[in-house]
Amino acid sequence: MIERRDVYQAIADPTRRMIIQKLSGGALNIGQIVEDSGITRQGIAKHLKVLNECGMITLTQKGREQFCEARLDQLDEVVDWVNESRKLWGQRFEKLDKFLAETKKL
Amino acid sequence: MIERRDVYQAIADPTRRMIIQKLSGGALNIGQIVEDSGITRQGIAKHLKVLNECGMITLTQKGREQFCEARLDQLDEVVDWVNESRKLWGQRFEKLDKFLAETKKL
DNA sequence: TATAAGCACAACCATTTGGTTGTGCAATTT
DNA sequence: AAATTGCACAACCAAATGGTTGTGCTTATA
Repeated sequence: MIERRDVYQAIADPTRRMIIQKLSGGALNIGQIVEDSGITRQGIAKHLKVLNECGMITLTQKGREQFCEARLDQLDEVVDWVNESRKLWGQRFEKLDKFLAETKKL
Repeated sequence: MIERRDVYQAIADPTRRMIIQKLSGGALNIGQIVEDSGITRQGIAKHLKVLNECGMITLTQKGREQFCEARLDQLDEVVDWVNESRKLWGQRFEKLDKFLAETKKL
């Protein structure tokens, strides 16, 4: 298996999506993210490591606290991919139509 | 580990994204999907099983051939989630601003 | 009727994933 | 100075992932 570290991997896990949403409201330290998450601090820390490796968050040390900030720019890539797929889907009969039109002419 | 079968899981793998894009152009059988994929038929078949379980494709048997069609509607959920995150991100200073305004009044 | 095409099913494999507990260090608070 | 807070690091675990090969069945084609 290959370890993939991209946006798609980042948002594939529901816990990580929860973290991203929490951080979208503003920077938080680990303890604040853990609150009401139902997961241990260490579990959250692992997800933060993944999110960091995926480039979805920025970490800043401040005394003994570590602050996490969301970096949402890469989400554009996902939306672009979705739009591309939908575009192809919308055009999927055009090739056939064109072919049929050409055939009719002959 | 828990087996997750949703859109996010479906699009997390690059091979599955490739399959979705191919199918966005129109229905194909397995052999056509395998072409130039660099993966064995059985490998592709596994991905198709996942995509089917995620509700991202529809399978139709026709003689000895199995046709796969993309079902892109669930991609809306992803875009909605991204937009929600971006919205929160845009509003992230509003709460602070409001608080400061209130404080000033006193 | 042979042969080939298209596919399903099973077994196998190494690696990743998503969690846990346990230990210990550095920075604050009391 | 002592206790607490916040975190990092390591080890462990079962299950999932993403691939492979091998076998055999059914449906077309030559």
